[in-house]
Amino acid sequence: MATPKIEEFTNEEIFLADTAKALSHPARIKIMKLLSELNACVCGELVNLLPLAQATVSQHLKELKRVGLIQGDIDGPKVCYCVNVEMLQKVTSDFQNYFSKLNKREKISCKPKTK
Amino acid sequence: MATPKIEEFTNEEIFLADTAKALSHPARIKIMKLLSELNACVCGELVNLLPLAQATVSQHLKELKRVGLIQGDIDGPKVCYCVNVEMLQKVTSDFQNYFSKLNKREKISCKPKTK
DNA sequence: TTTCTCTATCGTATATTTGCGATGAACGAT
DNA sequence: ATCGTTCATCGCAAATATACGATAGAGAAA
Repeated sequence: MATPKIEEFTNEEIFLADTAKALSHPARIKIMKLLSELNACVCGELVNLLPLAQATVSQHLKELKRVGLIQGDIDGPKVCYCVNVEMLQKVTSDFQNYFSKLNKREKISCKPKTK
Repeated sequence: MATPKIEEFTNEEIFLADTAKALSHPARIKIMKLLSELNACVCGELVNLLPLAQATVSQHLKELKRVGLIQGDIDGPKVCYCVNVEMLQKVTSDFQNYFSKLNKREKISCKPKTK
């Protein structure tokens, strides 16, 4: 089974994991960066800026759209993609919160013989 | 091919994507949280705290260890896991930096007819 | 209408991920 | 030396992810 038993995890855990999954490929990390720098970008332009075929880029865009990090707006025959500001802010603050909690406790470390 | 053409991406993009991949499962999100809260944790205890079999938990721990987010130290027959503070701090600041750059530009949004 | 461009989706191939039972290795205890 | 505990790894099955060529559909342009 590749299906995780998500029913045992909290919504927050699932949300963070799902968002991390959307960012778990260099192409998608780069797409977010490009869309931010260019403010918005037509799909075909992204294809030129990435070492991937058009069909593959389209799939990566779909994954980012799935979690709401970007949105695509039809502009004639083209599609103009841009960052979804609200979602990006939510993701930013949720991860900031997650990491800051993780960073709180660690003072004592394990014993030295690392496996 | 499931192999991304990573040779075309920067080391930073690959690092962020790889770290996100390590956090792209609710169990691993939760393991980080548990290790932080408990300061350290024997593997068997994590198995009790997660809805997964021992073999599966061990695999998730391996993935987190792969990217250096945790370390496991042998304690007799048991293994004590804990957060790798240095790596966690690096990851935290790298993601903070990434997100803050993404948040800079978005003022103008796309046209309204979302696809 | 016909043609061209642009992009999403389909179909396919391959690789990876997820999960778990079973096994083995390491260690402490008896 | 033997047994029990703990955990990593193996082996397998099923689901996902990645990549791309081919195709379809929507619109612009002729």
